[in-house]
Formats: sequence, C-alpha cells, structure tokens
Amino acid sequence: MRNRLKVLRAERDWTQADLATAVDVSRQTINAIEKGKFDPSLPLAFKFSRLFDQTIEQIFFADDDE
Amino acid sequence: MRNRLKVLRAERDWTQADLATAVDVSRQTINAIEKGKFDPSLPLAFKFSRLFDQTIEQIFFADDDE
DNA sequence: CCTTTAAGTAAAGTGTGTTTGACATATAGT
DNA sequence: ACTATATGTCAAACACACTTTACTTAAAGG
Repeated sequence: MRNRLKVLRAERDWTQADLATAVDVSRQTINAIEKGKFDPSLPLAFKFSRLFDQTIEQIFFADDDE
Repeated sequence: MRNRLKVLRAERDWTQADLATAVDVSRQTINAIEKGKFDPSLPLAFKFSRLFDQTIEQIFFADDDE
C-alpha cells in the first residue's frame, strides 16, 4: 500500500510528530507507514480518514504487489 | 468496528467459506471478523471493498467504543 | 561551529491479525 | 436416525502493528 500522508502533512505544514499526536500513535509509527514499512490497522486508517476528511481510498491505495 | 459482511454475503447467497476463498483468507478469519472478534488488516479491507464494489466506509463503520 | 528541529532507523517488547487443525452445534434433506 | 453443510469456537503458532528508548543524519539559523 502506498499513501498520501506526507503530502497531506505538507499541505498543513505538520511534522510527523504532529500527525502522530493527532491520531494518537508514536512518531515512529507515522514514519514507518510513510516509508511503507507496514500498513496501518483499519482503525488507524479510519482515524486518518476522519482527520483529513477524505475517504480511506483517497489516502491509501494499492501499489504493485497486491 | 462493525461491518456488513454477513448481509453482503446473504445478498449473494455466499457461505463464510465462499467469501474466505474469494478474499484468500481462512474461514475462521471471516467468522471472527463478522463476529467482531477483530478488525481486518487494511489490505484485507481493500479486498472486501473491491470484491463488493463498495468503499471501505460503506462496508465497515465505527461502533461505540472508538 | 554549535544548537535545534525534523526525519530515519534499530532493538526489544506487547498485542492483534491470521493460520491450521480440531471439535461442537444447528439446520435441512433423506 | 443419519448425513451433509454452515456456523461457532478454541488452542497453538506465526506474522505484523505499534510502543519505548535510543542513536544517527540532515537542514537551517544563530
């Protein structure tokens, strides 16, 4: 899965730490998701969705290998 | 998280095993998700979404405790 | 240079998602 | 009664999501 978190952050001038606080996870978790090390859980994906007011499909999308 | 998997299955007259095969997980996983024992991973949620041609938000939704 | 801030990364630990195998229960058809 | 099919559930095992602590790198400003 790829995602647009970095861009959505940049549009708001938020750091990874800011976003982490907003969705109540650690900064390292945000970093790992942005870098594609793992996918968020479904509940966390919903938190991003609500925070950015975009559907999950607008934020996350399949990359090549799925 | 609650979900509409049981209804979506019923509309198509699919068993839990049928759905499991369609999204390539075990029957027990479908059962556990339907019974609310745990949430699917995000990639699995995307598979349901594509299979039923509905957004993740149309299939899954927050219940009281989140 | 030095300091600060943001981002990247790693190890070790906890908890959850998912599997396999097995067994129990319910319903329906014969 | 018996059989078949669908569903529910449990335990053990493994993989992944996420945490904390800590160290590193890069950029920017004094």
